Amino acid sequence: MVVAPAGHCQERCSLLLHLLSRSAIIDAMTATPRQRARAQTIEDVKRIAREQLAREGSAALSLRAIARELGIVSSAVYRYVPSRDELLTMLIIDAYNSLGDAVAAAEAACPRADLAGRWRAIGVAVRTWSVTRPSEYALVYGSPVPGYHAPVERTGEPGTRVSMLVMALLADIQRDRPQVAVAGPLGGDFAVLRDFLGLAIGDDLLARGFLAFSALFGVISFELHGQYVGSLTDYEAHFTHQLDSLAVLLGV
Amino acid sequence: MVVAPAGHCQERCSLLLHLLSRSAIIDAMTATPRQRARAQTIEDVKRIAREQLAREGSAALSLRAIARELGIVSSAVYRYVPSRDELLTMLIIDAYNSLGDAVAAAEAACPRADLAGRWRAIGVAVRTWSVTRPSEYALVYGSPVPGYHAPVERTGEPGTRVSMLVMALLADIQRDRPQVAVAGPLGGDFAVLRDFLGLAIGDDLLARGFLAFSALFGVISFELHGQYVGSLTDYEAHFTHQLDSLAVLLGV
DNA sequence: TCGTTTTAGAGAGCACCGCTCTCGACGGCC
DNA sequence: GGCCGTCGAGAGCGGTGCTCTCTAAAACGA
Repeated sequence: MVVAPAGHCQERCSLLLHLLSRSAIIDAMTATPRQRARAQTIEDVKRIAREQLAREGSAALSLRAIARELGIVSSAVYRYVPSRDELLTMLIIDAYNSLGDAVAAAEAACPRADLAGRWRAIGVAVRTWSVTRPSEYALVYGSPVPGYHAPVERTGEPGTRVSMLVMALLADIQRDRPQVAVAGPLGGDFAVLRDFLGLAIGDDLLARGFLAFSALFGVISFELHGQYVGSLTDYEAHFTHQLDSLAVLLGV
Repeated sequence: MVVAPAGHCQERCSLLLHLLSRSAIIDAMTATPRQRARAQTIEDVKRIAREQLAREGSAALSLRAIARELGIVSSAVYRYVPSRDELLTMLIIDAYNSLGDAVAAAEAACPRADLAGRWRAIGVAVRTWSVTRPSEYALVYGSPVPGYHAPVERTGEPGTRVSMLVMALLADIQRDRPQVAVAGPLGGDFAVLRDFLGLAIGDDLLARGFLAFSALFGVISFELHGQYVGSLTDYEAHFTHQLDSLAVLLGV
């Protein structure tokens, strides 16, 4: 749950931006044909990379194979992508934004007053996105691909969009119930975090929020990484049940 | 939480076996000097592989680099390890067993009647093992290394040792409180699981156990993969707090 | 319209990787 | 002491990421 250096307004702006496709933005802003073709080729590289990722996993992602599939010699692909690691970083950022878009849209469709519905919408949207794109989920929530961790200064903001939605939900939950302060070693972290977010969330609820958030992705990770194989068969039912348990934990 | 095809007795036997080092077993059983040297070299290969894993991550694990470090030519290492994937599988099995040993030892040190203490011991042992061996944690609980998933028929049993300890704990918890049945889509999976384990654990408690287990690893994964960077600083305090929250969820 | 500049792509090449094959040599075993 | 199994060396195959240089074409400015 990385905290974004952005407030609500910026959050909404970036959401609107991401609803448009990236190439459409470039088309509108700069019209030179070369730049359009270049942006299109970069999109092609990323699309083929995502297909390779889904087929064979992150370690098998090969710029030479992408070049072959593009009908280009291997060195030419470096005109569009600086390096393999940089391509992975781009894919990670795209994946974070794709997840953020999906979750934000699902959550926005709920009435603001329906706190339980918003939590459930967030959870279901995260899982739906994850099971339909397991390779991209592994990219962002699995172990860092080669031993390199994506540069946090670039993946940070897109990586916080889901957690920001949860934080806003926590603030709305807090309004409906009395403040309960927990005295403990977490007080310091949580006070800083509360000031930073500008949201009124008590320590107890904040801790519950972190647990619910972590458990949400823990259940999905176990499902996708095969940790439930042999003991569960109906993953969706299990997930829904646990999501409701976490709603109880959050008090909605 | 994969279920092992083994009962309690086998569980205990394999535990005892793993308490001895692998090479010690081979020394005792077959004394021919060649086999001893061979076993020692295999151990060396795995040790260097673990060091490389910790230094540069799983993708950078290279048999040629291992050979260089061992002072032999690259092809010679194939006398001891069939392939890179096979080496990874061996490391995964070792990691599962190492974690299983650590957690079992910590849990066994608690009085049987101290249910909360046993849960806490399991959780703390898992986290302690994980933060001291982040690369091995990523190997088994991160995304599958290259796109290849470890063969479940070989990693299955060692991978269940922690979950079996949790299951035994759940059964002990169940004895202290009334059976509460949940009617739901999980009933089928849980009934099969209960029959298989031979443990009396109600559906409700079983579901809570799965959630606590998943959340435990979810929190650790987020900590190790940098998902808390920017919002938490005292990871250990946070983990301990959430572990206690999960104890409440389990009713201990 | 024409010359200049920018840019995409080709090709060769370097160092590394996993893995396979053959061959010589050394050490344990009868 | 001779035999045979094993171990290590070496060459080699196809693959990878990445860099360099060069050519040709496209876009741009006068």
